[in-house]
Amino acid sequence: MAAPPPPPPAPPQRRLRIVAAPAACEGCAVQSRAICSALPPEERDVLGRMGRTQTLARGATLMWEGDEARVVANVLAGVLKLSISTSDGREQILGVAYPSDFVGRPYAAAMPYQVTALTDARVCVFPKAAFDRFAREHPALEHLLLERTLTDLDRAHAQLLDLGRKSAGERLASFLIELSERLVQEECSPAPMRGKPQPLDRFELPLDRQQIGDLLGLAIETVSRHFQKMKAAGVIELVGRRGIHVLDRAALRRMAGF
Amino acid sequence: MAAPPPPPPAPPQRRLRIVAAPAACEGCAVQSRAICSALPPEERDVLGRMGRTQTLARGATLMWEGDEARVVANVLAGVLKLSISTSDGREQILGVAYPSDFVGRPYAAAMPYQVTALTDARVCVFPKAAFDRFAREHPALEHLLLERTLTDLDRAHAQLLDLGRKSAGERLASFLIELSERLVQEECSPAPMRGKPQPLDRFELPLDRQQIGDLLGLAIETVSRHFQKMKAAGVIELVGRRGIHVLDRAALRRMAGF
DNA sequence: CGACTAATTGAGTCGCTTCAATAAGCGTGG
DNA sequence: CCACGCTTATTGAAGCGACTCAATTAGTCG
Repeated sequence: MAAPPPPPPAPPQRRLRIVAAPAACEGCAVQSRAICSALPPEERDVLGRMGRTQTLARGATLMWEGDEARVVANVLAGVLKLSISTSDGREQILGVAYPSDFVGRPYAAAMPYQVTALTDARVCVFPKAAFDRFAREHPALEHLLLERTLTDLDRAHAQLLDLGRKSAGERLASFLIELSERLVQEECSPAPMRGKPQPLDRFELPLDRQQIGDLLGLAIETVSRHFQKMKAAGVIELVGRRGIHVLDRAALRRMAGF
Repeated sequence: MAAPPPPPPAPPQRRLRIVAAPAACEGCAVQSRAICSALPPEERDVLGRMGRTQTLARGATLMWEGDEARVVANVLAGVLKLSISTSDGREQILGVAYPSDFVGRPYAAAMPYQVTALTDARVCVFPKAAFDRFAREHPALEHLLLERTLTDLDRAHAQLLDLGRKSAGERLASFLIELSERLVQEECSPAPMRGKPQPLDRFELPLDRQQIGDLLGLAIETVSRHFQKMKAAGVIELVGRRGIHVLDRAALRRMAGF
């Protein structure tokens, strides 16, 4: 499906802005949902003192694939993408990180993927060496990290099925369903939601068409064509460039092949 | 790429044979490499007493996708596949497990994937509830489990690039390289190898053509055609149905797009 | 209200799949 | 050891889905 070698221009990544400030955990917007929540307050503050808040402009890269892994981070605000590329520039987006998500690769020397801001973002960055040491000494933290990693693995597995065995239309439907279900938790930030996690019927795509293509292994035109097809079928409505309105969730599910 | 609905016959999985015996860790072929190695001998034996050895005939399924997750296991001998499927029967192989690998999904209620023996195999099975409890109380075990899960995630990410952005020929080349590098460690079982892990130039495929297709998201004919193409190019030699002889590893690497 | 960027739409091509035989492996029993 | 029969792999022909290239249209921001 992918054409062997479409030589790409060097990615025009913007440079990241560092607006560091001593991390204060009190008042942290994600303290109840980030991995830090595994720790008792005093321990959490010890970890917090190791970190610093950093601001990322849209398009800025926080970690580079193949680089020495120097840091790990919690996402405080905004949306980031994790991605890897072939040497000739084809890119695959591995996943998207939202506030309270953890990014980076503990216990490895090199970063296996790149982390880039899709929107302006804020992250809480920890030096990896210190974080690794701290984590090894705090089983509760490692446990939560393990749970998260297992969930990430489950998600990667689901995406493998999408990319390996599903058609473009099915991938797009899966993507919209997954997104609408995940965005709920991110929207009502600190508020513990009452009732079951109701998927959103109206939301904004954190990705543009090209990025959706990079996530689903499709060309931008294919993404566009299938969006139009869904719209024509009355399954979704397209609101401007980024807006999605799910009109018929059952049909969307059916299209996703579950 | 995948045709939307090729209705499949019910998978003719053979039933598994249970030849349980009280697990004795002493003499265990994988004790130095399995997750149990994270524990001191006494603790390891406590865990060992929770487990039982089970024999799987080729084709037998140890865990079913969607079923309640009742067990986790260490692979003692043989090769297993992890896979998920769409409701209409298209299958994606997520990965392959060798001796000393851990399979199963700790801390979740349902199995996210299916585990099936590709060859006759032996596994050391633990009741999941007891294993989860034990793991939570043994940080050293959880740490190793975390490291393994992170490695699995790295591998899944690499496969996402393969499926999303690489051509059939590139996927097949990646597959052969990965396999030849991973088999080394499995071959010289308990012996700590001297020197750097030299990839194997001659080896047997643990998968048939169909399974390679299910792993790489390709049709069986495509797998076959590209094998023939590589053979014609003098990059590999095909020895019977399962044998591979890598003649030009550099070329193979080049074909894989790294 | 422009001017730029992102998204859509159209036409044509190509790689992979599908369907259909044919050939090769491999285990079995004579 | 070889012939038989089943399974697995290979090869061929044809079709289709997704890709590429090329305009055109729609959004967004100054």
